Amino acid sequence: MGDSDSDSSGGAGRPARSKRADARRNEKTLLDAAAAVFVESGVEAPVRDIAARAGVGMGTIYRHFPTRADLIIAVYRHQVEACAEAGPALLASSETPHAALGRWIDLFVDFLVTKHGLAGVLHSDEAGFTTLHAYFLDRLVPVCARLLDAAVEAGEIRSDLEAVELMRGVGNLCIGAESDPRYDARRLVGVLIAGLRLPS
Amino acid sequence: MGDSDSDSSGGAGRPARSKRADARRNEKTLLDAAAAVFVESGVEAPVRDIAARAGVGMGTIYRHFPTRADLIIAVYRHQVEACAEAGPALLASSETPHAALGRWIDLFVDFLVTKHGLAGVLHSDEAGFTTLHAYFLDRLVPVCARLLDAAVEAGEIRSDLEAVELMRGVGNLCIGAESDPRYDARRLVGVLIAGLRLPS
DNA sequence: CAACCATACGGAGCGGTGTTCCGTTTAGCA
DNA sequence: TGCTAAACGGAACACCGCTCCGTATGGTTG
Repeated sequence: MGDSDSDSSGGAGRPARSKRADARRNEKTLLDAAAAVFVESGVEAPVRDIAARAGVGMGTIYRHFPTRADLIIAVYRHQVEACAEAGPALLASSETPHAALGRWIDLFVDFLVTKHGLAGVLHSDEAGFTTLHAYFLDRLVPVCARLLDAAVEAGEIRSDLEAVELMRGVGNLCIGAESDPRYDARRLVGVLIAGLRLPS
Repeated sequence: MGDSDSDSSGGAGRPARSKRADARRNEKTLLDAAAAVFVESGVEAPVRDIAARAGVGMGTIYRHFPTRADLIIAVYRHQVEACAEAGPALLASSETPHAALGRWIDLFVDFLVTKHGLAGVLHSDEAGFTTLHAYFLDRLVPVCARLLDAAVEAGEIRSDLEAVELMRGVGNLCIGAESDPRYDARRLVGVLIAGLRLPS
């Protein structure tokens, strides 16, 4: 399932060269084109547009990325990874676990709301997007869970909420945030996180 | 714009009979068929399915309900109306405004999560759904605003959140709730409402 | 009762999108 | 240089929303 890492190692020998040179070039081209189109027209842009932008045919795009989810994952993998890695760091550097949780969620929200339509597509259970959903969950839920646990142990927040549920809720709150200036997802997420606090 | 009330008056003379008998029959048939299909396949079911279920052609359905939004509104109008009317009643009968707000939101959430995909379509800015969005907002936001104001005046909650924003957030939290048993929208909405409270 | 026509109906057809399939091209190797 | 597996391109198919227009019919009028 999608190991489209660009393997841009400067290191020693190439282990098991599998792809042809033009294929790799096209993959890179497609990634760039997709990123550009996603910014311009959102992640739901027609596949044809991306293919056209990259100057390749339909077949090529589908061979490299069988589903749109694979393409989206490949484009944003770095940022998701960065977000995941920021979790432990925040936990270590913040005053309280709840503060760390808040900051980490802010990071996640910032990522989501700046990707046109990504939040909206995240939950969509259309065939293929399950992969996307699963990737985000696999990568980020454990991080969230650690922050959550820490806050629970510190007695700061209620303990009856799973990380999956929280992540899902935050993701949902971000839907449509970029297309409506009257809706401030960040603030609402803030309210949600505040709602986790135990009455002291 | 869509006065599809069934005018089922038992009263005196018929004021300006406008539609042909078969047209009215079809409208009723379509409403029933749509309701049934919505339950079975969600509100995003293909228009053709609804037409087929009702035993009419595509033209007929589009003449009666120019956009899918009109159809959805017509099907759920009664329930939305009931929800809207429950607002003031709850405010009068509950101990505190915040409690009333919570209960009213619960009503709204119950309505949303039992309609397959309705929440998801509510925010969709595809052409036509603006009407749906507008209807829900027009009808429910004022009710929410009154509850919110009352709670603010009572000093129970923060005052920097608009009713539109809250409604939108709650609606978003309900997206996909019906298709995933691991996600309890009601609980998350509860957390959100709890987050409104001022630290006391 | 018959003729008429505005109203309503039905569904073929158009435009757009996702996805597949296969004939053609080409990179990489001997 | 010649060969073959890998990769490419885009035509073609399936599905969906929506429109348009020829046909059928309810209701009214003479």
